[in-house]
Amino acid sequence: MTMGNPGGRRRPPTIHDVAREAGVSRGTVSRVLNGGHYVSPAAQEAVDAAIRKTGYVVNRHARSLITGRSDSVGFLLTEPQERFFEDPNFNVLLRGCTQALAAHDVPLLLMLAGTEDERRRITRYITAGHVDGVLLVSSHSGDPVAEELRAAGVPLVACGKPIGLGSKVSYVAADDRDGARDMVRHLLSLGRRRIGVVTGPLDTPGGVERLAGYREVLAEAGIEADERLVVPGDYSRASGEAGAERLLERAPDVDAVFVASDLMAQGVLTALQRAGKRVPDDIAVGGFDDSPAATAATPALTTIRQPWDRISNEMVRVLLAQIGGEDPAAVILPTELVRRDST
Amino acid sequence: MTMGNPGGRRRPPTIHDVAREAGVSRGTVSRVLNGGHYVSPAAQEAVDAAIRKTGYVVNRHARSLITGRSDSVGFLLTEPQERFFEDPNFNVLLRGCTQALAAHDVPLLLMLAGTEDERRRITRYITAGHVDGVLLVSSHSGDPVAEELRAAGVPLVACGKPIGLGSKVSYVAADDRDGARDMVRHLLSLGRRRIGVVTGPLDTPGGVERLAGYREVLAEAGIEADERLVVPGDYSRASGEAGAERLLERAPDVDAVFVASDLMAQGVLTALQRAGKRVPDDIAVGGFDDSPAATAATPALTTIRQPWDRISNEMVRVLLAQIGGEDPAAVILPTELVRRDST
DNA sequence: CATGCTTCTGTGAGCGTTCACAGTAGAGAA
DNA sequence: TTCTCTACTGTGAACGCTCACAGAAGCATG
Repeated sequence: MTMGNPGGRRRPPTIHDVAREAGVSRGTVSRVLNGGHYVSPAAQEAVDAAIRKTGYVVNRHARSLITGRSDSVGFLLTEPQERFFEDPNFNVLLRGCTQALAAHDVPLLLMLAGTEDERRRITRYITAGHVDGVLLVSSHSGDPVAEELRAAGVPLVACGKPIGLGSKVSYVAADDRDGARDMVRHLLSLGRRRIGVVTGPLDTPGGVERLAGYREVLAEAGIEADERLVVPGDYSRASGEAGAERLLERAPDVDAVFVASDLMAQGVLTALQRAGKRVPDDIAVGGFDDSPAATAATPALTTIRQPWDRISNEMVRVLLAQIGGEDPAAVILPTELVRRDST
Repeated sequence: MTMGNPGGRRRPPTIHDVAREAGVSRGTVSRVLNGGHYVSPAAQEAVDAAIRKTGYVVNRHARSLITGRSDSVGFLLTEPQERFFEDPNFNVLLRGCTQALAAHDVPLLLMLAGTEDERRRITRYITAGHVDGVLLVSSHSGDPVAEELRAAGVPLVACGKPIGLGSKVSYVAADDRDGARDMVRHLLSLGRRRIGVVTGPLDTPGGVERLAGYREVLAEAGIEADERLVVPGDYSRASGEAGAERLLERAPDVDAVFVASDLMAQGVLTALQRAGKRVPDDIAVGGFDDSPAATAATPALTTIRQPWDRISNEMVRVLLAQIGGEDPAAVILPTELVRRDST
């Protein structure tokens, strides 16, 4: 007769229970659990059956205590949380990483380092070995947390090429420069010649690269650079709106704009509409990101799709490899032009 | 001479090292770590100093192994991930929960139960005790994961009143009905009498309650219910657009619309603009959520703000209380009318 | 002086797992 | 036969912590 444990949760079965049930030793069960080398088919089968019967699930705490690994990784977001949390790409990335990790049975711990206090706590938590590695989202340069983690030898994979960190840190990024090139070439192919740009923040690699791609293509097309056509933005909708106004004021003959993010492009569209410009007839507008904002905009935005699903998969792959002892690696993934109604 | 551990991460200090450094026993250090009862001021101080000096951080795995607690909680999203991941409120909620938990030094594990496979793995993971409790986001009715967790006695707090689960599960929700009442009263106060509604999905409590609030206020104002003014939606932008078209078709004299979400309200605005209706002159539009979509819309949306920061705080508070042995609780928080340009 | 109570401290056991090691059995080679 | 090698299995010792318990010291009370 089973007594159970009325009023509380039952004590879960241990490796010991499984061993007894299967008629083998703890060691054999453990071997089955960890890859099954040096176990006889008979034992293998008996243990499998016993696990199913008892509903055994390994106690990760006990395992971690002895292996020194935690078999979990952190997803760390430092600094300007608002920007990221409002960015739909961030969602896709977070979801992709979570799922890719889940496929490897690795839990993801979400860590937000907003305040100085949180920063300190998280750094201690990580360097104390409570996670085996970190997926890092922190576009801005010279991140002290990232630097500290790198110095402590914590496996680290950044999303986007990190500025300021040594070359020893892994990262996965879309090919921003090439994406920008594609877009500007596309605008050129439509016959546009006075092509403006609203840049991203220039303390981020993405911002820098996208601007560089723009400049490259114009140069290779033999079009003289005109700095009046270059206005700065910070990826926010508001800065797109302001940028477009400034652009129209400085270069009224502009016939196309490459905007370094879809969110900014939404702002650009608003400003152009207010100024009485028709899109794409008077001015063609190209975005970057292929975020939901791109399809929601009117007209729907032509944009550059970043392969976020592949980015998250690669981040996880590289991180797990690094945890497994491999060297840091940089992965750059191709982008894709998505043509809609704004060009 | 310190040998260190060249080529690898150093073994972190243990409670033993701290004890030796402070000249006390492990037990005393442990007591200091866990609240400091029954420790002399002198010992307290010595241990504190030793912790600072050695940089000691407790090994949570070892602790969990013996206490049976994991001192972490899961943030579980079941089912229609797209809907939530595109919902800005979800971000705010996730962030709020993460930060509230961080304040208690409790890590958050992000769990996405999309596929059947993931569902099973997550359920096992949780019931095996790898988290102490679960923050649940799953508006739809009859969630099998939630039911299983509840049956297993896992502390659980849902966001929004769950349908289908017994009354034994805690939840935190905004007062949807009262918010809807406020909005409709506001529209009445502007002199509108032909007030339509685009509802949320009616298999969710939020959808049901918001509609109920609408009906209540009209009834108490002595306005006869007109079912032509009620059109269904599913919180998506597209359904707002379709809903507005349908509404105009069925009741051309409509002079206000209460839309059960801002995202849908954006769609409504688009459709109204296309139909040549001026907002708010011809038709006033009220949203719900106060999401970024509300300020981004033109005209900016009058809407009902849900106190997401308080909701996440309360969810965490209730969950931790429940983990600590308290009974399940329901918390309902007041909403707030935010007036902008669409009414 | 004995007794009790409170406050504080150290000690040993044990949480559930992995790992190193020792040991067994059977096959094949000398 | 005897030895070696391979394939497999069991055992004790950790991992770092908490918890129960025993005991010491100080102080008031009988």
